[in-house]
This record gives sequence, structure tokens and C-alpha cells, in this order.
Amino acid sequence: MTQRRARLIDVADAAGVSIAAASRAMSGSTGVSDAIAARVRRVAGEMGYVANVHARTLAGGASTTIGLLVHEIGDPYFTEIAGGVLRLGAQQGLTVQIGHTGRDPDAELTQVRALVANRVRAIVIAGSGFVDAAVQAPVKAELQAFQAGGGRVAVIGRHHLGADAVLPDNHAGGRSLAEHLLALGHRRIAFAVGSRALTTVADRLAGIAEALASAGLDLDDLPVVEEEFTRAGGRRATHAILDAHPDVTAIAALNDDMAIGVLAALRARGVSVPGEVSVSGFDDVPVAEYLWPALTTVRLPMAEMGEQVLELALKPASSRPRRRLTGHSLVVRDSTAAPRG
Amino acid sequence: MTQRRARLIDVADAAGVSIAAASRAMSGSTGVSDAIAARVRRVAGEMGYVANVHARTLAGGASTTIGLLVHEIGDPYFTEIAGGVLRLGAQQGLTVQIGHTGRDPDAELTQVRALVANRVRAIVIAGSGFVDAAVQAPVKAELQAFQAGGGRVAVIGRHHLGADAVLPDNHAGGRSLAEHLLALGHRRIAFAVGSRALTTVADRLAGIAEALASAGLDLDDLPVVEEEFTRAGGRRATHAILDAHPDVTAIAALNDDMAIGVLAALRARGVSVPGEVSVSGFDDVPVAEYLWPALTTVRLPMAEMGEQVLELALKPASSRPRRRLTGHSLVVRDSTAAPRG
DNA sequence: ATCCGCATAGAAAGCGCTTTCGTAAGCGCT
DNA sequence: AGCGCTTACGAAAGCGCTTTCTATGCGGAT
Repeated sequence: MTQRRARLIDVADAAGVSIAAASRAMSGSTGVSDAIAARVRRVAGEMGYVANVHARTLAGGASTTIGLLVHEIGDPYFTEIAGGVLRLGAQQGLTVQIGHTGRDPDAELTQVRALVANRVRAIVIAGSGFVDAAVQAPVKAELQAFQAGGGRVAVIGRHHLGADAVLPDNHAGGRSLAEHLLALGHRRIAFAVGSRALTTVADRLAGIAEALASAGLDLDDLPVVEEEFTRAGGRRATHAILDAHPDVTAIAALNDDMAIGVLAALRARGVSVPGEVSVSGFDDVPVAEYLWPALTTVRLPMAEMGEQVLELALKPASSRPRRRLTGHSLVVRDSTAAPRG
Repeated sequence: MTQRRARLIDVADAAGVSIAAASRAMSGSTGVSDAIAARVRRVAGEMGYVANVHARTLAGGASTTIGLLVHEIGDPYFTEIAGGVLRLGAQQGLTVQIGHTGRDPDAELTQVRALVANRVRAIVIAGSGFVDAAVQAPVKAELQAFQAGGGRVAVIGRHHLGADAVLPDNHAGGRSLAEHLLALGHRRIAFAVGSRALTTVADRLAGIAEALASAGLDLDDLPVVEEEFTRAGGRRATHAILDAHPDVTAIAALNDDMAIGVLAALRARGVSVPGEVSVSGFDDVPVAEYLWPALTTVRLPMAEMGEQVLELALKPASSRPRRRLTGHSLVVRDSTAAPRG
């Protein structure tokens, strides 16, 4: 029969002290004798008292929850990042609220508003921004208002939000990946990419273009198929590529999820990897090394990025946005090899 | 220049109405003329007003956030479930707070307390319980107090918590999996399992034992290797199994993550699948069909389970805990075949 | 014209906490 | 004994909302 939860005043009464003393005892601040503090805590424990965060926050305590926005939790890239945030957050006694944005600026705005409404201590956004700055202007404005009100914001992989950022070097990663394929001797390379409206895709592609140019190739002459940034997208892209260009010797997917789809599609068509076609990914999601063939990819330390972005979010604001560059490394496994003579 | 956020009273003043009218206008309740409601909303929009959830909840509004506890977000089983909860939650305008329990009853208790402190509308717990009921008694008590106070609780795969539950039939799933292997002709089957302290493992194993018994076999005579419920655990379990029992014709992993590790370990040892050894998983995580060979497994509709558990959590409490049985189905792919003559 | 009822507006009382602020008590000094 | 100092404690003022409760104005019915 839905009876009321014990409140601080109930605890105070039961312990025979004022509510002020009880508050101090529970929050561990000074101004209470050890004897009273102990008594209050004991009584609180017996009564099953759990402080009301809403009341606490309202009364002036700093919020202890942080908001995390990801494009899609099912994408292993975001899963890993979320894991990092969750782990470090729990360790610091923080609560985390997660929202999905689905790579949709409108949904993103809605989610940001929800976090603002909850007066979270910090908002962390993971996931590519949009090449078209206009599209994310409303979000940016909302975030700025949030910061003006004392909130903190930190992002992963977004340069244009005027917030502290953890930045993977997508450009350099793309370059070293392309260099690897070129060094193996590949020239007819196809690309399975996510929406080019995403900065992540644009940046990786730019790095690739740079490497290609050094080898006298032009990215514009090569097949670049834009698809969903998912396994299914990778599968579809592969069929599109092979139907139009049966002579490619390598397919570079711009994230591992797509690469998994590429691998499956090639298998379905009876194309051997890396015998007939080499395949590469990007991110190095945990499952990449378990695939067959084990995936050559560019490693991004996703879980660590999650921890770092939370660290940034917890630091007091600085006058200029901080940026933390993330190391990346080419991980050569079994899915790439020299093209057949 | 951390300036203060606009409050409801600021909006009310700017619109020239009382704070009560402004409140009604913003929350869409009756008692305001359309003209005033429209004006207030316009002014609020201009001022960038976002209601303070803490104040709103404190004042008596129902909480709009729900808490979700998973063992480990990185485990695709939980990722999928979380995705389902997140999607349906967003659709209903709910906010979700996620916590990690790491299969540790103490951490679980801490996380439950945090959710209680946040006075969430409902607590959703996904993930296996413990065979030893004593170990989760404190959590159960806390949840009961939460429910007594009007909170809602719904769980996935836990029968012993006295809450509404979505229940995959692990027993039947285990049975049909074992029947499949037996039907193919396998007799020397090894099992790579997670901690047997988990009810999920115990239930699946019980179903398997039942099928084996029907075929005149005793599970106790077969190798059952207990390891971490992860890819790495599956890998280690495989080596342990093969070192001690080189003659097994099938390895059944009790979740897909372990199966992925089994596949990789077999490949590393040069054992062909399913030629020399058949491999099966459990759950049917999204990547299962993309593996090579594509994994035979028992499908659990994880995302749907996430939605269902949220649905249960949103319904008013009933006198007796509701249970929603989840369908499962054996998905036969390429990783199982008849043992070599 | 008078009265009743309804819809709309505002005043004010909290929701459960934290935190000044004021007071009382205890201490070591001179 | 008297002084100032520190420390322990409680009263009370909010934090920003929702929600009674009360007051006002209007229409229609008499």
C-alpha cells in the first residue's frame, strides 16, 4: 500500500536531532559531532532512508548526473565509448543518463533539451557532427546557453561545437590506411562509406584522398559508395561496388561495422578475402580481431576516449575549449594482402 | 559569465501573467485561455526557457526518467536490450539512466540505490540473477521498498525478484539446442559456459541436461568448462576443452559472445568448423549471422525484450507480478553439421 | 434586472532538501 | 572570574516548480 518513503525529517526526528544536523550528517559535511553523525547514519540505515536527489539538487547541491548522447548504442563504436563513460562515471559516484540521436539533428536537439531540463552536471556528446554547420546550429546554441548557465559540455569527434573535445585524427587515420593499401600494390580501390554529410566520413575520406594523391591517384576516379553506416549498409555497398566494378582489388569500409557487412557479402559472392579482394575497416571494434579473416583496420581507443571525454567534462570550464587528440594506429591483420599478380 | 537560466517566474513576468498560469501553459494542462497559453509558450521559447525537472518532480509531478541496469553494456546481448529500451523510451518522452552492475551483487545494490535516490519512475533490470538467492536479498529488499513507495520495477530474465518480468525460456532454448546437436549425431559434446552461479547458465544447462537424458546421455559425463561470459572466455574455454578432450565433435557455448571466441580459437588451432567440430551459440546477437561460419544459435528477440520490459514497467502495478514469456527459436546456420563419419 | 454556474486568473502552500545565520556551549587564556 | 575564540546545533529561508484554494468575470436562465 504505497506508503511514503522516509524523509530526512523523519530520520532527524527518529534520531532526536534537527533536520539541519541530519542533513550535515548524511552529506558528510562538517558541523556535526561524530557521535550525532554516527547516530543519524545508523537510524537512516535502519529506516531505509535514501536522499531525494531532486530535492538535493534543487536546494543547491551540484547535480551528480551526467548526460551522454550517442548516435546509436547498438553501433559497437558507441557501445565502447558508453562503456568507458559508464565505468569511470560509476567509479566517481556519478549517474549517467543516455540518449539516442540516431544521427538526426532534430532528435539531437530534443535529447539535449531533455538533459538541460534535468540540469545535468555535464553533457557529453559522442558521434560525428555534420559537415553542414547550419544543421547543428540550434544544438550549438542550446549547448552554449547550457554552458553559460554553468553546465559543462564535452564532445568526441566534433570540432565545431565550441566545447572541450576528444578528437580522433580521422584524417591521419584515413591517410595511413590508404597508404597501407597502396603499399601493398592496390590501385583499384573502392570505398564503402557512411553519409558524407558526417564530418567523420568527410575527414577520413580527405585523409585517404591525400594519400591517393601522393600516389598519383584521384579519389574522384574511384568508386565511393555511400550507404548506411551499418553491417547491412556494408553488405549493400559491396554488391553495388562489385556489380559496377568487378575489377576492384580492395574495398575499404569507413567503419568496422560496414566492413563486417563487406566481408559477409564477399563470402556470399564467393570472393575470397584477401585472395581476390582485400578488405579494411576503421575503429577496431572488439569483434574485429575475431572475424574471419581478422580485420585490418585503424584502431581508435574507444573506451579510453569515453573516459577521457568524461574527464574533460568533469574539469572546471576553461576560457578556451580544450582539445585532446587521440592516438590511432593501423592494425594490420589478415584481411588485406597484395593484390593478385 | 555563468548567468542564470530563465525560471518559470521570469517567463511569467515577461508574459505578464501569474506563475500559476505560466505553469499551466507550459505543462499543457487546462485552466488557461488559449491566448495566454500561446503567449506564454512563445515568450518561453524566446527566452530559451527549459523547465527544471528537479523542481517539477519535487513539486509533485511524476518522474519522467526510468532507470536501466545491465551487467555490461559492451556485451551485445545487453546492448540490444538497452537499444530497445532507449528507442521506446525516447518515443514516450522518457529519459533513461543506465548503470553497470558487472554481474556483481554489491555493485547492483549501489546502482539500485542511485536510481532510488533519483526517484525514477521505474527500475528496469536486465541480466541474469544469481542461483544463490541470499546474494541478491539486499537488492530485493531495496526494490520492494521502492515498489512500496509507488515505484515500478520490471526485470528481464529474473524470476526471483518479485517483480514484473520478461522471461526468455532458457530451459527450453537449451533443450532445443541440445536436441539439434543430438539429431545431427553428436555425442561427444563439450560446453563453454559462464559462471554457474548465474541462473541463466543454470537454466540453459538444465534444459540441455534434459535433452541429453532423453538420448541416454548424462551431462555430468561431458566436459563443461566454466569461464568468463565473453569472447576471451570462449577462447580460453576452447583451449581447455581441446587440450583435455581432443575427440569432441561439438562445442556448445552458452552465449554468442563466447561462441565467437570458440570460433576464433578453433581457427587458431587449425580445426575446421563445422567439418571437424560443430559450434553453437545462444542469443543470436546481430553479428552472429555475419560470422564465418555463420553461427547456429538460439534466437532471443533482445531488442523486443527491451521494449516489452519497458512496457511492463510503465503499466500500473498489479497485485501479482506479471510474467511475459519470450519466444525463442533455434536458428540453424553454418557452424553446425553432422560429425565426421 | 437578478441569480447561479462555469471558466479563468492569481495567491499561497508546500515538495524535501541545503545552507546561511544566529545562538549556546565549551575551551584556553589572562 | 572574565574574555574571546572555536565548534555544535537549530530555526528558517529559500531552490523552482505544481496544485489546491479562492476570487473574479462572464454567460445564460429565471
